[in-house]
Amino acid sequence: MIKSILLNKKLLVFAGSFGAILIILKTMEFFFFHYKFSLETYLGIIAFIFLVVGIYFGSKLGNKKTPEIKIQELNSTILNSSIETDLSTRELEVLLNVANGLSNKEIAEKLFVSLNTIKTHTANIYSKLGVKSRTQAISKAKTLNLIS
Amino acid sequence: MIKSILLNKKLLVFAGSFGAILIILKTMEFFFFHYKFSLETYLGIIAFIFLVVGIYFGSKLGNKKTPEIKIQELNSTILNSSIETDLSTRELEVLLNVANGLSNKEIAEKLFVSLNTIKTHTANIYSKLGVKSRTQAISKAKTLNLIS
DNA sequence: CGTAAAATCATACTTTAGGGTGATGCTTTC
DNA sequence: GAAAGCATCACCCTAAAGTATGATTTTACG
Repeated sequence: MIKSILLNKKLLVFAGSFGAILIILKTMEFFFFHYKFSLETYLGIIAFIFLVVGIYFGSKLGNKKTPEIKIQELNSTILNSSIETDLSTRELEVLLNVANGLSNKEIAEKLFVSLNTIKTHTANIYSKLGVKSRTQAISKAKTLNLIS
Repeated sequence: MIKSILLNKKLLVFAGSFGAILIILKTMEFFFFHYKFSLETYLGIIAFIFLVVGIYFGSKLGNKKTPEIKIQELNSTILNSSIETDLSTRELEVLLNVANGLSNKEIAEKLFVSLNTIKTHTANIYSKLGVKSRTQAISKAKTLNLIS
C-alpha cells in the first residue's frame, strides 16, 4: 500500500520534471530561433540536461532496487509492531559474536571490556529485537537480515 | 587501488559511449539536413537517447553503492576433520528447535519428553558437532548446511 | 535371538545466561 | 546547557544451560 503510493509519487515527480524540461526546451527553442545558436551547442545542452536527469533518476531507481526477500516463517512469531530494530554499532558487533557462538566471557575478552558490559549489551539487544535469549536473537537477526 | 582502476575503467566505458553517441548525433544531423525532420522530432530523439543513457549509467552507479559490510571474522575455527556429523533424527529435530530459539524446556514440552532427555540430546549433539554450546552448535550447523 | 544404537529419564553439580537496578563519562542534538 | 543516546561497569539474584554418570526401554539389524 505505502509502497505503491511512494512509487506513484516518484512517477509524479518524474512526470513533473519531464514536463518542466519540455517547457525549458520550448523556451530554448524560442531563443534558438531568435539568437541563432549553433545546432551543436543546442544539441549539446539538450543532451547534457537529459543525461543529468537520466543519471539522477537512474540512480534513484538503482538505489530503490532492494530485493526485500523474506520467506522466513518463524514458529509462532509474535507481532511486535513497536520494536526498535536499530542496533548501535557496538550492539551489532556483540550480536555478530553471539551468532558466531562466542560466550559472553569470550566476547568480553575479545572486545577488551568487562563481562557486565557484554551482559548489558546483550540485554539491550534482546530488548530491541523483542526476544528473550541469545538463540532467539540469532534467529531474529537472521530474519531481519542483520546477519547471514 | 583496485577501486580506482575499476573507476577508471568505468569512466573509459562512459567516455566511449559518449563518443559513440556523438557520432550517432553527427549521423543524425546529416539525415536531419537531408530529410528535413522536424526540429521537435529531432530534439525528442536526442533527449530520449540521452535520457536512456543517463538512466543506464545512473542505475549502474546507484547499484554499485553497496556498502559491503562484513565483520564476520570467525574466532580461530578449529579444523576438526574427524568429527562425526551424523545426527540421529531425534537429535536433528532437537537441533532445529534449538536453532529456532527454543529453550530446552520448551523443546521438551513440544516433543512430549522430559527436560533431562533434551539435555542428553543436546549434549550428544554438541559432542557430535564438536562444540560446547548451543550457539556454537547453531553456527556449526549452518556451516555444515544442516540448517538454513 | 541377541546386540547395538537410539531414545528415554534421573540425580547431582558447576557454569553461564539473563533480569533488575543503578551509576559514570562522553558525544550529539535541540 | 539540558536531554538523549551510547558505552562502560558493578552488584545481586534467579533461571537456564551444560557436565558427568548411570540406568531403562525401544527399535533396528545381522
